Amino acid sequence: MDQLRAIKYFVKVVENGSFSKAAEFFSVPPSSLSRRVADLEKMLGATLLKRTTRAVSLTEIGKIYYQQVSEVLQLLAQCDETVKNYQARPMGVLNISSMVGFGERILLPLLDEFNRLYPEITLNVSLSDELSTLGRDEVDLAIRGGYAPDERVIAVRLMDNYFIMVAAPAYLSTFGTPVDALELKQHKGLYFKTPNGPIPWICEIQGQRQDVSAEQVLISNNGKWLLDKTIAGAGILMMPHWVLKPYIESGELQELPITPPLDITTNRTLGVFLLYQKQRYQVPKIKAAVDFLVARVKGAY
Amino acid sequence: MDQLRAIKYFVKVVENGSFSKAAEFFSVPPSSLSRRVADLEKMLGATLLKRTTRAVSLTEIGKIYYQQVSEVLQLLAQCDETVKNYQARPMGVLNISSMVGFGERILLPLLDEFNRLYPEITLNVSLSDELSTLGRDEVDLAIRGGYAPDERVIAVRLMDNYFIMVAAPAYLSTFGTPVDALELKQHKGLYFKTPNGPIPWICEIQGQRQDVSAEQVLISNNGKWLLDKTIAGAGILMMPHWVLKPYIESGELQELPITPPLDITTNRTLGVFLLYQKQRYQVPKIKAAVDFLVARVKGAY
DNA sequence: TTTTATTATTGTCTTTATGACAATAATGAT
DNA sequence: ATCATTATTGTCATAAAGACAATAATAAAA
Repeated sequence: MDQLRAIKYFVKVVENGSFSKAAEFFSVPPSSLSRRVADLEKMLGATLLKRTTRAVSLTEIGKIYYQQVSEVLQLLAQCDETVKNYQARPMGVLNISSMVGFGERILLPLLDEFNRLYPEITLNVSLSDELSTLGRDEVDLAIRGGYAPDERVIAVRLMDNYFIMVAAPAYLSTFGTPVDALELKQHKGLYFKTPNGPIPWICEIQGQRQDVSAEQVLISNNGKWLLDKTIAGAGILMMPHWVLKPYIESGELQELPITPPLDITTNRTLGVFLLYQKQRYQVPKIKAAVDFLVARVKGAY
Repeated sequence: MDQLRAIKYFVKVVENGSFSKAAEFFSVPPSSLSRRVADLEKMLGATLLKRTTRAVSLTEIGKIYYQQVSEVLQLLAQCDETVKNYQARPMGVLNISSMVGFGERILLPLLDEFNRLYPEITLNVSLSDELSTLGRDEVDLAIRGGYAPDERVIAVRLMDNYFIMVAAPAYLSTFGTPVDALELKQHKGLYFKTPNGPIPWICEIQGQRQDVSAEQVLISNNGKWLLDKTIAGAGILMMPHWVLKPYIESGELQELPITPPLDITTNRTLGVFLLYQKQRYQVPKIKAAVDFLVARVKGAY
């Protein structure tokens, strides 16, 4: 009996509360997990799980065993990783999670060069704006617009992330160019749908914070679509400067210097951060990727 | 790949310095260990062992991995044992190592009853006079005439172990009955071969320790043979009282009260001890065996 | 220096353990 | 009462491990 495999199955069943869900993780049918866990229970001479066809829960001794072997699995994974990162050569699967906009525009184009430099690293890149933590097994590096302070996580500021407002020349010819913040209310606005909803346009007028958001003509989490519509003259758009910079330089969009400026456009603390676990920096593939991204992105945008 | 099995093979190879010796432990051919360890090295992407056909040694990273996974194996064994001894019912294999004389005459006859009381315990009994420690995986209980003090080991004094001298009536009729210790030198002696060699006959005469050993006509580590020869009149024998008691009661042998008495016969600190690891007493099979042997032996001889 | 005995590895085949698939039984939701 | 989902079990196929023998390397002995 492969006890280690059985224990891994057992632990995953407990964490998911389900043989079926755990089986998905291992890409095997639930019957495989059922059998291996049963083998484990037989070897130990104890019942670890209480099961109906609808629910799985731990027995008293199962709780104890689960806690203990979880620690063993973690320890063993660390042993293996110690050996693996003892290598000089970066190798293996590198899991990167990046917010969508940054991924599409900046990260992915860089990764061709990274692949050439490190052919033995297999890249597994997920683009998502969902808030996630590095604690999950499957993420080695995360790139996010913010982060929760955590002493175990290093947050490297890759670049600034301040916002600016733009509109197409055609739009401005038709509807006029807003200069005063209060004028924005008479205009049309396109809004990016963040995990926290569309960002309202707030500024301080005569000592009072005021919402001067334009009429919401479009809301979407698809940045490219919003951009296309803005270029087509649908309205005013506020987005990070590094997204809009190429279109301003090409003349397709025009930056709007608003007075007084919106709060978010004056917030210079916002940034794009590269997140990874401090203790894993010594892992060759992690170090290679961190050093590469810092060298290519930090200071370049 | 069964990583746990591979790690166990690896650890045992390191501990034995040899694939062949380690293979004996697992009762598989060395090729099995060779393959599994090679699998492990491949999975880790590192060479753990340096091997010639004559010697095996650890690489630098192999030393690190060995130390780490040894701890993992121990932790896992403890996890398993926690579950196993959570049972109310004593079960599983119980390994007992006893000195030969005690085993044959006292222990083995008792174990029939023990088997009836605890049918789910499988007894694995080794009789040996070799000095051994409880640290070895395979010994749960040891019965010895002495022990090295160890805070982790409990030593229960099962009974006294003082020595007496005996001879057959036929021998005494022919050669006379020795009363004075110095007379022993003119007699014939049979000696048990302990791990430290035959025990010399020492006593204190006029303030001086003197060896009054009789002529060595027979030396063996086979107690029964020595007894048979003594009963047949071959000479004088000194052995533990509990060995000789039945023969004295039957009249086949006669106790010899020597003056001054030999040092070893006056040493009342000697005993037969039941040794086990303190923390394992809660394991049901260990507790059942300890309680049983103490109840049956302590005070009965 | 040569020969020998022992040990680790590798080739090849057999056995055992695990997974794959389907059927069954149980159960919580509808 | 019915249905959909999940865990278990029967059965078969596949993969992994061991068994056995041959080979190569090496340290010890002659």
